[in-house]
Amino acid sequence: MSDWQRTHTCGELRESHIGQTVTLNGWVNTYRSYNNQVFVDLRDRYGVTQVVFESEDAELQKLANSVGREFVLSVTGAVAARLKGKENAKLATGAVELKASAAKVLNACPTPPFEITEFGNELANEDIRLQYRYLDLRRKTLQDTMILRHRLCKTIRDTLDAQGFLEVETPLLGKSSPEGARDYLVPSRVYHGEWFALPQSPQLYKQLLMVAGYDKYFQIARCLRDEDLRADRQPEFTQLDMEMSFIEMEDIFRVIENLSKAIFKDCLDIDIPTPFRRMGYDEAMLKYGSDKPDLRYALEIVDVGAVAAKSEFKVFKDVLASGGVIRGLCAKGAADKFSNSDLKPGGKLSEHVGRYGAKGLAWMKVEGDKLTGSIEKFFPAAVQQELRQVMNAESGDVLLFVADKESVVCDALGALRIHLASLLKLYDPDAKVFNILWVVDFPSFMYDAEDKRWVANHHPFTAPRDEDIPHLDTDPGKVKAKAYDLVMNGYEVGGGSIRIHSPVVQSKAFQVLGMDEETAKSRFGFLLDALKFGAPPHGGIALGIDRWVMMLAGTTNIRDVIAFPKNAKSRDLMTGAPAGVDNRQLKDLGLK
RNA sequence: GGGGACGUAGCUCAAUUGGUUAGAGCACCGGCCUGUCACGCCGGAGGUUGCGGGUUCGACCCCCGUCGUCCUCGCCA
Repeated sequence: MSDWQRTHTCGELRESHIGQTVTLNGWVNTYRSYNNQVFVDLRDRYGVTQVVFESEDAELQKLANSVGREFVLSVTGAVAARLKGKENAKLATGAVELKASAAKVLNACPTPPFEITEFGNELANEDIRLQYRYLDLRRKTLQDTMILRHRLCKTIRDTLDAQGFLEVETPLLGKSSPEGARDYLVPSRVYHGEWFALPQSPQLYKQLLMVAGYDKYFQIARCLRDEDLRADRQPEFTQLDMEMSFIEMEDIFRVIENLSKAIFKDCLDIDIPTPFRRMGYDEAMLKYGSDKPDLRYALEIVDVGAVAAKSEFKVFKDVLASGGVIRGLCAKGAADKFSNSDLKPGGKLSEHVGRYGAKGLAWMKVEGDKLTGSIEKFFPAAVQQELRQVMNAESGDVLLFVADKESVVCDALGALRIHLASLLKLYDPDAKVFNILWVVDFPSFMYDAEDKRWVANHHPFTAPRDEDIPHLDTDPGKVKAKAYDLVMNGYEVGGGSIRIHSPVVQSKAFQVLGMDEETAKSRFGFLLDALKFGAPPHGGIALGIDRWVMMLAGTTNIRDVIAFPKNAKSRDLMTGAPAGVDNRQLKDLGLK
């Protein structure tokens, strides 16, 4: 061992080490200097230890005075108890300090472009932190998140291994399929004009593994989708991809609930209750305007169509006459929180619903036993009474309504519900509260009015509920799928389905989607062939690892849980990718 | 592709709403300090106000364009 190499980490020393001579390696976290006395807080990923330079050795003191923040040091010395009353309770190592007797600058560091400490939560702008990601990753919060992510993946591997699951890798270079998200494409050098596609998920491969008899499969797999980003979406992200044979939905639920229990226990030492609540898609859309409802707070949407029909309000009556719906939210005690100008057209609440295609936000306030507001006059007293009753409204509440076609009402009120919950502080975003549920009974197909065709809601291999199979021929809109989403605090953190393993049902599904035999064959021929060769009943699920870490770490930014993320415009600000390439490379690929 | 917010010192933010020398905290540099720990005190340096144009006697501020960052709608089977 070289004389500068560490014997302990910076998070390790305790009173039991007092008297030992040790060597620490680490970065200068902070630095406090006097004439002949220098305190350095030395940091590594295990913690921080205070080093004291107060030696008779002039060379050593000179070295100590010459270092700056983020210098990399090796320090050797005796572990000593701190002076009485000078212990630092904020440090795990705070009972002791290292009295330096020798030190070596392993590397110097220029003044960093931003401060790496987190005091006051005054972080530098994200773009500069992404540009110097390796510096930002030195922050304790990010290091803790990466450790959490590691723990999550380890728990997954251990738990699934113990249950007999096999981790199998599937190709990154595959075939493009026109369904779903936009593919990232990779040109073939050998076959000019032909392209690989990077996987949006290992979906097809995992089904092939079932055909091959690997009846309990999982993979922590990178997935790539060339779509626009969001705070919780990256072009490359990680899924726990799973598939099982000879199972039904209940088996998937049980495996995932037990896995979730293990994850919360190992990562946060929290016992979460199982089984998870289940909610039908229809109920989720009706009450929460979303297929991923945040149930940390109630604030349910109420359908008031029957009451509104008794009013004289032309806007409402017209919407009902044209087959639309009228639904509303009752914002408890919000009357004095929203001024009339907040509520009027162009105000901050109505603007919020406008984004989702709602033409307006109708409102009334409850004052004592009366309703007030510009549309109050269209509601006879008895109807007002009824409205208050169905919306469970009391004095001081604000009633908010959107009238439109159902999809617009769901989107608008679903978004307004989330917005109100945040404004009215209906939940504590920082509390370690986890509301988890299964959303089930998704429609198999959604009608695309523009293209005048049915499209698969999940994917074309999702099995219909057994009792709905007859509807495939007659009324595809009625068919519910054996599909399920796992929802946590309003985020979709998983989703999957039981797959079709019957060629007859599969070809009916393709028929509904308007895909003829030939098209289906050219797109998924290898899978359809495989399914013929003795495919077992099978199904699976994928959990969004990044979003799980977000939830566990308490962040809403996916970039906080990925070591080297892209920015919101899909650029890597550190490497500069994507970037141009040499003409030579293009020539090899037949692109020039 | 659309909408919104933002862009001022290395970093985080001010600048009395168009007024003359653009400030503060942190960081940095120098000095003082023998128990600090987000050390403290004194001093210093640091600016083409993202970039380009326009309006004006005068622009960080208003207008147009452009670039960048974040959020969002579309998109994400």
